[in-house]
Amino acid sequence: MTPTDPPPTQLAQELDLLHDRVCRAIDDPKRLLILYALHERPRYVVELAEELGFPQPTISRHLAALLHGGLVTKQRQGQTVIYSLRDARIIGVLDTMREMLRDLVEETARVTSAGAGAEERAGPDPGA
Amino acid sequence: MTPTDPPPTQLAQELDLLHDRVCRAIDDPKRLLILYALHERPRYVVELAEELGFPQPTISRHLAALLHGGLVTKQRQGQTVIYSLRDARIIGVLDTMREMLRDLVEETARVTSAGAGAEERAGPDPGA
DNA sequence: CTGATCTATGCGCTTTGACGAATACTTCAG
DNA sequence: CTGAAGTATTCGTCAAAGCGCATAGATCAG
Repeated sequence: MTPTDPPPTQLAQELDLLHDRVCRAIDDPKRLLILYALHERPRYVVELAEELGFPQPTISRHLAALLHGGLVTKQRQGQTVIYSLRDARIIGVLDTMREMLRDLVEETARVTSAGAGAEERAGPDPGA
Repeated sequence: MTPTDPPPTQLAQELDLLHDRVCRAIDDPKRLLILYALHERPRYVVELAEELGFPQPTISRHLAALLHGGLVTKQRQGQTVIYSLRDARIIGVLDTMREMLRDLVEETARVTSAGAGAEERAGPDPGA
């Protein structure tokens, strides 16, 4: 049944943790938006809610998720709570992903317009 | 960049797409494992299923998700289908995240052991 | 203390996504 | 054609996650 070896590798465990913290944290468009907003400058909850156009409870919950992932930092200041980007590397990560996506769409377009053949490389619907 | 304005921004749209493709693709521990396996060398479905210890349909489904995200490539070879990492940058991205997580845990440990004070910076349960 | 402001949380609802099991599809050998 | 090996997909089920709404909690002015 298990010719090689079962998953409970050390890598598997680390990736489990990575998923639970970081991957889940960035798996939401609104949270990505929040991260980029905080990259400009720290903000408090209502500020984010107004600028992004989402209700305050929604923002609070998303911030909680980002906090859980260690991507942002809290800091009370009077009645407001200032959230800041904790580790700017996450922006670099996201920017790299955006580049990858950009390149992917480019190449897909190239292949698509050329001899329309097999679609072995995913299909970015030009929809949105 | 557009510091402050309603959501339907161009950035928001791009992040929507980024989320739908890449973020979702990496939002699963098994898929992370698959990506690292494919980083070693291309493999076919059953190979991955046996090495990782998951049923073949599960692997196929996850591969479909990765394909949708443009992270892997398909290539039929007889009756088998070889999957390869399409863009190695994703590994760099994941490794960066792992580093961030490592640093986070470190600092958290430092702060925790020191004067146990506020917990504004997420809480990596040392559990696992 | 009281009210105002800002933030977090509880609840019910709905959607999404992963899984196991079974099965259809594809390709090739004979 | 027939069977076998490899892969993809369908179906039903279940748990997780986001949202709106209302509300509880925290903080400060007066």
